Amino acid sequence: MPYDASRHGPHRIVGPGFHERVWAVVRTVPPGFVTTYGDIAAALGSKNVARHVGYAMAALPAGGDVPWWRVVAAGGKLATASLATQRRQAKALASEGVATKNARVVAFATRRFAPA
DNA sequence: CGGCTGACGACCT
DNA sequence: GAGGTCGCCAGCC
Repeated sequence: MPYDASRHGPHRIVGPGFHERVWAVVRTVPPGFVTTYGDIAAALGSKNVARHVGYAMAALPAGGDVPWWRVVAAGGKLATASLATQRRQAKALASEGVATKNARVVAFATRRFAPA
């Protein structure tokens, strides 16, 4: 029960096409850097929709041009849907020079990229 | 058109 | 440190 529709506020942040907006932001993350769900949400107008950013990633079409592996959770944690995906992410990051350790980006603070 | 399903994050016991 | 609460809502069936 993560969402109670009876609680809708008048100030809506997300809307139709939200997923595509998320993907567009992800595409701005340069190789060798990572960003977080929260940073993406903030770039789109509200930190409160970080969760929805996660939904957008889960809905990401396979074989697209979105560098999803550069998206990590707060604090540099790797928080993907499955272990297999997480392993793929760590590998993809390593291939562009981003080390991970125990599902964490090493030196996250210096690897972090904040989208505009 | 109703119901279901989610890669989050800050804060509080 | 390990749980629980609460804010948030599009896309797909």
